[in-house]
Amino acid sequence: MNLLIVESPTKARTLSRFLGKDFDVEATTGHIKDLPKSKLGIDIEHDFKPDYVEVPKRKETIENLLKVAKKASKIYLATDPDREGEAISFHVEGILPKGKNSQRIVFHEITREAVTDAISHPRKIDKNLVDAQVGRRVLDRLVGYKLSPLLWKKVRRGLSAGRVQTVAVRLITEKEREIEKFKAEEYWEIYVDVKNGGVFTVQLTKIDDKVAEVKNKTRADEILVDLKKANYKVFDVKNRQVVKNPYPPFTTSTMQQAAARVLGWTSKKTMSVAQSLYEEGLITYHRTDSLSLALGAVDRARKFISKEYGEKYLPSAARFYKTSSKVAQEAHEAIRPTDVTKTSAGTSRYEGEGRRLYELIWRRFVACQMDASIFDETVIDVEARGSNNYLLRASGQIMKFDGWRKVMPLKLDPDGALSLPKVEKDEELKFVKVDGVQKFTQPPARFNEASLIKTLEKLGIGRPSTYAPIISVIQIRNYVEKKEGRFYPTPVGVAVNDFLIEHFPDVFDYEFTAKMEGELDDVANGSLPWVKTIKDFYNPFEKKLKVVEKNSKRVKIEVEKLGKKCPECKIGELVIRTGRFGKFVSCSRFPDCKHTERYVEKVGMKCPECKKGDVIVKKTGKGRHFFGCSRYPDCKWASWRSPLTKAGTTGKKSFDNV
DNA sequence: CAGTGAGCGAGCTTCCGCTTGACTT
Repeated sequence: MNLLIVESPTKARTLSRFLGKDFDVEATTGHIKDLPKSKLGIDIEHDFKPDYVEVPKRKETIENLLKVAKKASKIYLATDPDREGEAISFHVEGILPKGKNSQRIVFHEITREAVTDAISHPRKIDKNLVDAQVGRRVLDRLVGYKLSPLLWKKVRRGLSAGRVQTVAVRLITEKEREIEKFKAEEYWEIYVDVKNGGVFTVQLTKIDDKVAEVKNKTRADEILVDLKKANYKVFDVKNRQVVKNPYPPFTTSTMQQAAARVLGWTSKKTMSVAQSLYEEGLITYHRTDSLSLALGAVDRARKFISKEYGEKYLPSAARFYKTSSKVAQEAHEAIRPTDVTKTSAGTSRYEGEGRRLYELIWRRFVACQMDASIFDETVIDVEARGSNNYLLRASGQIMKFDGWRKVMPLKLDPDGALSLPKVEKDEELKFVKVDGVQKFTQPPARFNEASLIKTLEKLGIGRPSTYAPIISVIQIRNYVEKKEGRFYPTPVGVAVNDFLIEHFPDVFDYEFTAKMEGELDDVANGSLPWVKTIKDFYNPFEKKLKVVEKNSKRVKIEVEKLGKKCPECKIGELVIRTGRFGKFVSCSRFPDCKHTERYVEKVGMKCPECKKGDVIVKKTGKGRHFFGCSRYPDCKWASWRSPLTKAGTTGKKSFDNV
């Protein structure tokens, strides 16, 4: 009997169908060894020797692996073909009985050909790649387990800092500062309706060959008066064809962004539904940064497109996509349906929701192998001669061939505002009317889950398997809160951020992870020992740590004043503070006055049980939202789901679990 | 899930990345 070991149990099941009776396929379900949770687990004095121990939760998995390994004649370590996967194989090798030989194999797609080819090309474990994982792991542990206790001492117990989470909070905090600093500026847009046969609208772009800047009403009025009596003619007409290629297939990050935009889902929700689609064999693996596609899948997609939509929707050659990300590990394929002919599918756990996500994935994949859509673009420049010489412009696009838009339809303006009448150069135009529209420059938008993930990915920070957990942890720590889908930093978040950025600017620099990855690449190709990368980082870091520990004062967390006197001491003022369990109200004179009140966020309806109290939003110690009655403990009604939504639906008012 | 902040100082909190937990009320 041959034994083949992978990471994912679902993958194990699929492979065991390919490989037949001679193969026993087992899964590690992720890492089986890691640093211990309750202590640092790094011997700093002795070249940072890490203490990798068996993961307590994987005790049964490890016992099972050992059991089947004893019976196996050949053992193939087939964990994912990346840094973490290499480490997992190394750890499996480490638990095998002495004298048991094993071989490392890798494949990037779950097809029979890829796997059988891999089996015929085994190799040894790549110790350099394992070392790169060790370097990554040790660095993250040092940053996290050295700085978090510093925060407990200097800010508050239970807080945390990390290479990834702290940067996420930093992004949100700095965005808020940009918004605070932002001053809206007035400007005016000026539109003229002109007529040849049909009426169309042109917008003022230039005045006497300079970009038109209209900053206030006085200036706008001057121009309006002048434009009313000006003479209009067509200055130039440009027609060109615009070819729009489809989007690449989904990765974890782009799938989460699309599901947020189109379905309004959180990353966590998307991943949960994707997991069930994956487990039921409907899609390929859902934690990936790769854009590559199995050749067979592309072939089947091309056949499907040609049969279903016709030859003219099929490009002459298959489309292949390459990731632009330098940190991508490309251990898997892009996310795609496993069977392109299945145009819709739900799962037993997520019937409707599974269907919606599946269709999103299906469309994106089919579109990515279809022909470009083609637009006729028209740009009309109109000249107006008054006291000054004005240039005005209209541009429009008309879809000539839908191409991949066949499966991802473009929602046009309902009145078809994109189309323009036919005009010719030098043709005179009649003035119809002129309008000035007052506008103000807009502050930058706060991050939502999608834009935060997109930004982190661009910076190379975090991995497909961690995007959703990052979003969770910064909320559980009460560093940020989400209101109407947008992230706001809390006073605790701001305090922690400013403290860390002041004292450890280099660790939380946006470039830090990119630099780390560069060095880990050198470790992986054998040109740099991992211990050196850690030493170079740790020596100055430790010095700074000691200085800050000794010299810096405890950080004060801003409070929000409610403008009411404390009912107990009648001297202090009520303020909102953020504690371990979220917001609460207390007296500004704490610890002299210990008065506290609950911070109440009303949903806007009465308690369904006692009908007297209000339904309020509450938070568990682990950051999960739930709904309860304001009369607690007199009324013990509580629910995970908002009573505003009907049973069995997930309405907007119901919180997706953080 | 019914708490929170400071300090007293018992014991404890914490990282990132890989993978599914299980009834979720």
